[in-house]
Amino acid sequence: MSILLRMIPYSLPSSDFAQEKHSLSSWETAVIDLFLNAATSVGLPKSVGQIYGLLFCRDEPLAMDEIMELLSVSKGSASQGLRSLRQLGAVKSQFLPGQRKEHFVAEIRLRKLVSGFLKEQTEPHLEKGKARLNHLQELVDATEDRNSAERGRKRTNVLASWHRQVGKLLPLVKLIVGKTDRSNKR
Amino acid sequence: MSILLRMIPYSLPSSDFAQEKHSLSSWETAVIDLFLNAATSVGLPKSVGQIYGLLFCRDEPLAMDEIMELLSVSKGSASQGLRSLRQLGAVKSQFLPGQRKEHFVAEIRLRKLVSGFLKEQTEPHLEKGKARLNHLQELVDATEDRNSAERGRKRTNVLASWHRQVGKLLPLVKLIVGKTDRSNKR
DNA sequence: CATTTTGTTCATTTTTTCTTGAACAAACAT
DNA sequence: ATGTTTGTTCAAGAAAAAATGAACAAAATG
Repeated sequence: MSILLRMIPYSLPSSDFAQEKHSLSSWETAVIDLFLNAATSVGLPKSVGQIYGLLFCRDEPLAMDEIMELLSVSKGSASQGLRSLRQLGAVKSQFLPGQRKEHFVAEIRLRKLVSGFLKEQTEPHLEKGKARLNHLQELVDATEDRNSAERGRKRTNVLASWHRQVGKLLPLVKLIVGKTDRSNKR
Repeated sequence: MSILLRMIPYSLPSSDFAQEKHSLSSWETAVIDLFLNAATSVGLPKSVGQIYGLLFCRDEPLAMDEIMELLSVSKGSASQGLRSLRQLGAVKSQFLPGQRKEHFVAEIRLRKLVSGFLKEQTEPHLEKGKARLNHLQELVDATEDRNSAERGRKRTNVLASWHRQVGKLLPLVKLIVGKTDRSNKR
């Protein structure tokens, strides 16, 4: 078996000879650009959007060097971008038999994408928010001026209420997107 | 009446003599910093967060020059920041009798803040998304390669489905935040 | 174990975004 | 009208964020 595998050169992939592995079709370019915009609009670097967009277009898993070439991005961007995407749960790496390189595919279930994004990007903020509220409480309790302290108490209460409401909202968002997501069975 | 008003110097406000109009208490600084962080985390400039934070702390409407001084930000930042906040529905200007300058107060109903943010920051993206989907459809229809075209069709469908789902989600978010927002009667 | 392949890290450069302040405009007052 | 107050705009500078690529590490190969 190892002999057999060794006989297949890496540069001549067996079955997908007609596959456009080294160029993007025009609709793919458009999709990549769409994700580029979507990414920056939610505060992610554009390379992250591009990489996801490319993988979203393709059926076959891609290796990092293919991504670099197709998108003309640097090694560093590709590596870091893929790391971010993995953390968000937006790409998975898939092992191809006989291939050394790691290959990547896009997660296309909206529910997974949304919940990954929320978990990575907003839950940490909520956590820090809780800490900040406590700190705030202390500062208010330590204020001399009675009027200011009273005002501070009111505002702290408002913030605490907001915090609770947003905390309740996030699980609901996941739930709702999940409910209507037809593709959430593997 | 004009005589009466002219007799009250601007620099000596009548009732609020003990008010710390020209300095921030420590809890206020903390709140401002909290909003600074919140703002940047949703992609708004930090000055916008600071300005909102300051107004959030105060009961009395503030004029632009007071904001500039308390936060040590430039005229330009103050002006543009207030414009953004107005567009988001996060501050309202309030006219004070006998005062020339425009004064500002913060909107503190979460429902209003969220819906303003969604309307200004995400609805436009959804709109553009619709246009992009149409463009994409054309590109796919124009692709020669049958395999690529077929793949393009599948992906376009996925994107269309996502678009629908997010479209349904946004109104629900507003609704949910509204439902539980105790402060949404004026 | 020397070599090649693959992937990560991080200092530097590039790009993008934000802030500043001076020039301008509009409204008001005298 | 003339000067003053108030607010906006925008070119230039400052700051922040992202991309690059060379140096490094880790793993597999022969």
